[in-house]
Amino acid sequence: MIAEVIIDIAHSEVDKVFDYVALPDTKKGQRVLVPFGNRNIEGYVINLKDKSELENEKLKTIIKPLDNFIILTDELLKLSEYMQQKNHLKKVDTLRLFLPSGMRKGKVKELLKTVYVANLFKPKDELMLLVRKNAIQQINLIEFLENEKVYKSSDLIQKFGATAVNKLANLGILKKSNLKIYRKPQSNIKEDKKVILTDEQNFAIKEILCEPKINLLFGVTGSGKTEVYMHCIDSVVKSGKSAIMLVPEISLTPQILSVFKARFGDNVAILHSGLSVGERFDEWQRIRNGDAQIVIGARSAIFAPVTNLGLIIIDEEHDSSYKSESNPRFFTHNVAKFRGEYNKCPVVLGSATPSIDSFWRAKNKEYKLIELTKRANNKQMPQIQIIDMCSEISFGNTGMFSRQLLSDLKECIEHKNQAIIFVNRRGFSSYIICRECGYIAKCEDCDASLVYHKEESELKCHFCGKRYKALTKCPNCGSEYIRMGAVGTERVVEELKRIFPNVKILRMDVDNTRSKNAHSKILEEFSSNAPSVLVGTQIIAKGHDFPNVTLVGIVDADMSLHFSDFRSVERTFQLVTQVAGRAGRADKFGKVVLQTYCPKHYVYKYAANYDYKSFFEKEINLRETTKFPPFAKIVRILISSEDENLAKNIGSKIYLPICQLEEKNKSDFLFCRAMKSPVAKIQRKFRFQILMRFKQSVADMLTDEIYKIVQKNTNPKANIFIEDNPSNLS
DNA sequence: AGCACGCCGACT
DNA sequence: GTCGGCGTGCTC
Repeated sequence: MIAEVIIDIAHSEVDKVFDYVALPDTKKGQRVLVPFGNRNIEGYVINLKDKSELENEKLKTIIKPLDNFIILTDELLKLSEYMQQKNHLKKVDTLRLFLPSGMRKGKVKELLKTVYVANLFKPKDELMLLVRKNAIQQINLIEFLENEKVYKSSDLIQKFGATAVNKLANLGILKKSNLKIYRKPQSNIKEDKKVILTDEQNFAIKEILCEPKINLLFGVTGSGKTEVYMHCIDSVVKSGKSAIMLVPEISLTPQILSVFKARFGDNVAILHSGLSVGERFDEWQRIRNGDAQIVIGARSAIFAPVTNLGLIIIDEEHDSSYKSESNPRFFTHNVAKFRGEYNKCPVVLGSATPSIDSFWRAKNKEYKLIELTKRANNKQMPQIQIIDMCSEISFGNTGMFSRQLLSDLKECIEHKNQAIIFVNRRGFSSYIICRECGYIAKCEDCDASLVYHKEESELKCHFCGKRYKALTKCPNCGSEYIRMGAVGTERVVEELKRIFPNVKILRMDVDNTRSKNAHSKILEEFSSNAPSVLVGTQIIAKGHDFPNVTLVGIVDADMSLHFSDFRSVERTFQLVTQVAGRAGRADKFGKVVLQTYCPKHYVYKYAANYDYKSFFEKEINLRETTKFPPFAKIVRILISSEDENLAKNIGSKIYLPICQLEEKNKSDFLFCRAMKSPVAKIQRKFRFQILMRFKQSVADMLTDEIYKIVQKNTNPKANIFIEDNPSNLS
C-alpha cells in the first residue's frame, strides 16, 4: 500500500502530498514518522492508495506510527480540504489546527502515576502469616486492603510507610501498575441553580433542536441565553451526542465555566490558551475518546476532536475574536457551518448585538432568527444618558469627567455602591508632545507614537511592545513642558484617586492581567469592596456579572467610532450595549453615563434606546448605498519588508496585473488602490498595501485571481499576506 | 524548514 | 593552495 503523507513543515515549498510505502498497519488519518531528505520528520497520512505515480525505487517507507489512535477523522480531512480552498491555507496549517499544541514533536506525553492493585491471593488470615508478627504496619495494611482495588502509591505510603508497602509488594500482595491521570484545569464550581424557563426560552430551545439549521439567537442582555444553551446541550447529550460551545475569550468568563461544571460535571472539557500544554492535551484526549461530551472553549475549540457532534454554539457571535487575523486565517462561523452540515446538526449563533452580517443573513432566511425579547428577571435595562463633551468645554469644564458623571459617581459612592468606568485606551496618555518644539515621542521600529505608562514609568509602543524610559524633559529641545495626549486607563485611575482619596479604585486592562489569575484577583477585590470603582478597557465589557454595579461611565465613546474601518460604527454600538449591560444586573437599578464629542451621531441614539433593529436598518441601508460588506468584499494585500524599496517594488509588481484584472472587470471593482499602509512601519518592517473592494457576486472569483497573482510574486525577504474584510487596517 | 551542493574572498 | 561565506534547490 502507498500512503499519501503531508509533511509537518510549514513552508509553501513542501506543502504538497508525498507518497510513501505504507506499513501493514498504517491507517488513514494517522500521524507517522517518515524519512524526509536526510532526516526524519513527522507527517500525516491523508490517504491510502494502491499505486504511486512515481517509480517504486524513489519511494521511502514510513518509519512508524506516532500515536496509538487516529487523529484525522474523515470529517477533519474534509474540513482541511474545505479550509485550503476557502481560505487559501497551506495543508499543514489546517492539519495543525486539529491537534493540541505541544503534541507535535512529542512535547507532551500522557501522565502516568504509580498505583498498587491489591492482590489478596489467600484469605487475609493466611496472608498475615507471611509477615512478621510484630510488623504492625504490614498487618494493618493487609487488614486495610480490599481485593482488586486500586490504591494510589502516595496514599498507601503516607498511611502505612514505605517499608510496609514495599514488603507487601515483594510478597505479591500489592501489584504495581500505571494509571493514566488526566491533568484537569482548575475551576471553582458554583451550585447549580434550577431556573424556570420563560415561554420564549422554551420556544427557542424547541426551535433550535427541531432541525439541523443555523440559528441566530438574538436575545437582549439578561434574557437568559446561557440557560437556553444549557438546555439544548443537555438534550443533545442525553441523546448520546456531543456539543461544542464557543465563548469569545474563556479566561475572561470563568462564570460560564463554573455554571457548566456545576450542571454537567466531568462531562465538560475545556480548551483555551490559558491551560498548560499538559492540561490541554488531556482535555483534548478526553474529548477524543468520548469521556467528555461537552466542549467549552475559545475560537480554536471549533476544531475539537468530537466524533458524533450534535450541536455547535457560538456565544457572543459578533465578537471579533472569532475571526483569526493571523497565520491560518479563518472565520470560525464558516468552520461551524461546515461541521454543522457534515454532522447534520444545528448551529446556534447567539448575541444581544449580532454582527450586521449575521443579522442580514437571518433577514434573508439563510439563518433562522430566534428572538428573546424579555429579560429573564423582567428588569429594565439601565438608562443611558448621553453627555455632550463639547458643551462641557464651553461651560469651562476641561476635565475628563463631565459634571453629570462626577455627581453620579459621588452619589454612587455615598450609597456604598460600585461603579465601572470604561476607557477604551490603556496606558496613561496616548502620546506625549513637547509644547515648545512639537516633538512627539515615536517608536524607533514603528511608525507610531509611544504611549506613556506611568505605573511602570515607561513609554511603550503598542504595535511592537518595545519599551523606553519615560521622559521628564524633551530630548529635542530640553523643555520641561510636556503635554499629554488623550487619556488612558492609568490616567483615569489617577484622577479618580485624587477626587475620591478614600475609595478603592481598581484598574483592569491587558497591562495588569497578563499573569494567569490576574483577572479573577482584580474582580474579587472589586466585588469584595464597596464603594469601589473599576476602571478598564474592553476587558471589563465582556461577560462578567457585577451585581452591585449601579453606575457605568463611558469616558470617550467615540474612540472606536473613528477607526478607519467599515465596522467601526457597528463595533461602537456593540461596545456601548455591552458595557451598559454591566450595570444593574441584580436587584439594583443601574445607570449609564456616555460621554461623547459626537452626541448627534446616529449610533448613540439607537444605543441609548437599546434599539438594535432600527440601528441595523440604518446601518444596512448605509452599507448598501455605499457598497460595503455584506454587499461587497474588501480585500487587502499587505507587503512588508525591512527593505523599504523592496516592499514598494513588490507592491508595484503585484499592482500591475491587478490593474489589468480591474480593467477586464471594470464594473465589478468598486475600489482599487496601492498605497503606504496607515502604519507605514511596524517592527522595522516597512508596509505597503493594495486595497480593493469587489461586488459581492463576483468576490470569490476575483479573490482567487488575487491569490494567484500574489503567489507568483513571493520574495524571501518580504512578507505578503492577503486579508478579506479586514477589521484592523493598521 | 533544513541541509547539501556550489562557486568566490581572506587566511595558515 | 584551503576554509568557509551563504545563494539556490530539493526533499516521496
